Amino acid sequence: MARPAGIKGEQTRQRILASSLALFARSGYAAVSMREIALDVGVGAGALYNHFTTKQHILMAIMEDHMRALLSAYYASANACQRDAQTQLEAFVRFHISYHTALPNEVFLSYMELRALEPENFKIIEALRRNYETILKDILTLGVQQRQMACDDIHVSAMAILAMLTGVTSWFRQQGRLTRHQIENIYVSLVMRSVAVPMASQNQDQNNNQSRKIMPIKGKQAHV
Amino acid sequence: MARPAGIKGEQTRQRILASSLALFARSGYAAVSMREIALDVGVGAGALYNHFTTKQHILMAIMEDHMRALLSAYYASANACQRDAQTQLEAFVRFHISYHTALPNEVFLSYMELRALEPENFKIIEALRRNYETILKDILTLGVQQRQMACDDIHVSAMAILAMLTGVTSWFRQQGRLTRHQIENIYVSLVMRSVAVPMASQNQDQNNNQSRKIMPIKGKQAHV
Amino acid sequence: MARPAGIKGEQTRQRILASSLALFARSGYAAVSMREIALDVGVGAGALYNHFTTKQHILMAIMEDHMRALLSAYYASANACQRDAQTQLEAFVRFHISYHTALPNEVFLSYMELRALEPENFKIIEALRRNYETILKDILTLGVQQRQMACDDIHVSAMAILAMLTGVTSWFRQQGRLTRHQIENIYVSLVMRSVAVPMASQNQDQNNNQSRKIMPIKGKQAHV
Amino acid sequence: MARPAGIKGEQTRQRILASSLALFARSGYAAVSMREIALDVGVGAGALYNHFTTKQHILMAIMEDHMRALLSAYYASANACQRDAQTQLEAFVRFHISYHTALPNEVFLSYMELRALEPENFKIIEALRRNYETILKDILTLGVQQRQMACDDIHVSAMAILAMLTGVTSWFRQQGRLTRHQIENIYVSLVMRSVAVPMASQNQDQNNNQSRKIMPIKGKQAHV
DNA sequence: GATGAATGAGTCTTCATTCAT
DNA sequence: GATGAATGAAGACTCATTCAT
Repeated sequence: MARPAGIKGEQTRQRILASSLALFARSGYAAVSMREIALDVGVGAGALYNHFTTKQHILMAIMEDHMRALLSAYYASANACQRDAQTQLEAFVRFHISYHTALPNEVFLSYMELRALEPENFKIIEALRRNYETILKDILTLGVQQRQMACDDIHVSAMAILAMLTGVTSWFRQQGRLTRHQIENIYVSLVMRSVAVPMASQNQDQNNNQSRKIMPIKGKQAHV
Repeated sequence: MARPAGIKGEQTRQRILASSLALFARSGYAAVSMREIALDVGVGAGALYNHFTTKQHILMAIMEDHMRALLSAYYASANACQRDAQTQLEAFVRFHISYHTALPNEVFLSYMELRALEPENFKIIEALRRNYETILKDILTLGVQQRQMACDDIHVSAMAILAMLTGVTSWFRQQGRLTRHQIENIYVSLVMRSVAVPMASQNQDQNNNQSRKIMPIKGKQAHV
Repeated sequence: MARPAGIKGEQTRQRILASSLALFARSGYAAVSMREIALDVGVGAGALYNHFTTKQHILMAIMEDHMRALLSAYYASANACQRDAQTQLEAFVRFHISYHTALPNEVFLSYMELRALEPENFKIIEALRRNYETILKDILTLGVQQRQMACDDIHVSAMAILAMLTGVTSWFRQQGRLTRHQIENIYVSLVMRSVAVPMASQNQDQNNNQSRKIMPIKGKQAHV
Repeated sequence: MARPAGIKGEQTRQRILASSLALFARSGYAAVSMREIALDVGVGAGALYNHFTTKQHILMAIMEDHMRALLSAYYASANACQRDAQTQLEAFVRFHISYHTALPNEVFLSYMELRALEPENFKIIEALRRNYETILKDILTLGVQQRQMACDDIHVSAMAILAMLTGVTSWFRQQGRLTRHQIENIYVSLVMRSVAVPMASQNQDQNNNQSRKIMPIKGKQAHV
């Protein structure tokens, strides 16, 4: 009678988050009712308010958890501490694809329902999102400095690459034709080439190891 | 005798579509009420039903109009009848960016609110969407046949490129730092490189004019 | 160009009445919309208001027309001028059944939608209805005076008989098992017997032909 | 510990049924709004939906409850186990009048709003209604077998008698000129006579074929 | 911590009716 | 006499949220 106080509550809280995530991702925040969530959790509608003060609060919890987890995961990944810009970029692409295909609902929601956030909450999530974008921008900046990459516009390129990478979640299916790893390779290839230094400018000093990793094609990544 | 019967009706219909588009794009289909639309149009809520039988019907009209207009516009563009795959691809990128930045709301809505469509309507829009995707896939396929492009997986590449290109609408602002033309150039560069044939395989038969145009390589990225 | 003014209008008016009658009878006054009526008539909704100022007005027109026609038809029927109460009653039964099965919608509506009438209109229709009920009451009164009928309570008996007779419209179908004439016969029989003079009280002055006809049951009417 | 959970809910449910019954009976199902019901119950309109999923559902609950209660009450009444057809018929008439004048709203509603039932619900109520009609038909059939009654057509007679009996609710008022018991007597008399065996044919026996089947009265059906 | 009944504003949609054309 | 677009109130029903139990 005494013990598991708080335990059950936490479990319910997690179930609410899980159900809400799935429902919000499927139908959109505005189109999901508290009753639907409660039904999915297997609880009365009123019970939700023991754990979240507001529907908005549920959304915010999901998004903030996701963004913080994403950043933590990136920094936790060994990849993050590479020196070389190309290595970093490949690692970033692999990390992004892998993380996003593993948690497609969280990702989708965090892109789609920004507009459903109240201004205050929006600011918070936006800041976290910018932190993540900055990671890529920094890689590109470094790559350009290192003359490993060519980039017409760091910001635009970063946005374009992120859109491309994130887009994978909109069609990726766990049981699809391609494995997650194959997809990673394809995207690595697409991205690396998209910021590749045109031949002329890299001629001597780039025929080395990494290039073999990322390049699906031949050995001579002249185009990288 | 010259009675404007039907004129006023058509005007209202167009105003409903315009208001709905803006509101749906800003807040999402589910979050916009018929009253809001009516208010924006400057009409009583009931009057909407003289022109559309259903809220869903408004959404469908917007999406279908957009998809059909998009396809028509592409086929109408001189670009569509190019022979050369690289020329076609560049034309496609420019067309896509230009069209999508010109009509960001339509584009955004047609991506975002697919889930708000009733199954029957979803099928129709999906079919139109696939038509458009096929255009790009055909270009890539041709490019690979012509040995002008390298593509690990046509489908994935097409989806990735489209996601990248369409993503532009999520941050592009008319009055932003870059002109639409500059952005086009950046994306052309990103896309062309992302499917570029690695050096070795093109060195003999591809060192000609076009390659210089499309290829980011060398120093002559005039178009970038 | 000049002539048929008023002709077309009258036709439309009649079509409105006919459609309304059918729809009101099927679904009830409150459940039928002006648009439904207009659709059935084949006219825009607004056009109805050229002929009737109000939905209520349509209902009233139908009911009043019906009640007046009913009374006219009864008085016009030769039957109404019989002297003999039994003959009159039989005639009344036949008239009622025949008229009511011929116009089931009018009858049904005039019973069912009394409550839909605004007070003023209700009074008018009620008065007409009472006129009709009075016909039957007068016959029963005469029959009792003439010692051809036995009636515990004229009013109650009249209401009971009318309910019975009118009830036929609720199940009668033109193509049913029984012809209208057969049904008339059955009801004549039921009604005549229901007000028949019990044997004992008529044996002196009533032992004539008719009495035998109407008399049901011996002396065992303890319960009567 | 003795927590009255569910008590309040059940009370509200009953109040909704009672209010709806009164309002539907007075104005008709289609003419009564959920708001009116809620107002009468003394509750917000939304609260109705905690107890009934639909307006139709309220109507159905009233009707089904009524029909089942009617059947139960009949079978529960001692009258139902009489052997003698005449006794049964009298008992049936008294039961019907008594039950129907006691619950005029339920009865009225169950007759009037059949058309407001959705097809599925209609079937259910119709079946229950037929059960009840069958009771009377069985009595008449037995009466004819026992040569206590004469009936031209069992079905038509049963419908006619039920219409007559039920009609009482349309004019009966608790405080009227006649007591319920007096009315019962009048109707018993009317009904018993309406199916009485004609005198002549019952002392000797019916000396011709048709007369037994269809023709009530002797040979002299001049009036038939 | 959970329930279930309640609220009051809000949902999409339909209503009877009006009126310029 | 008819149309079709409009109105404003009302329709059934759902919403996020509250609170006594």
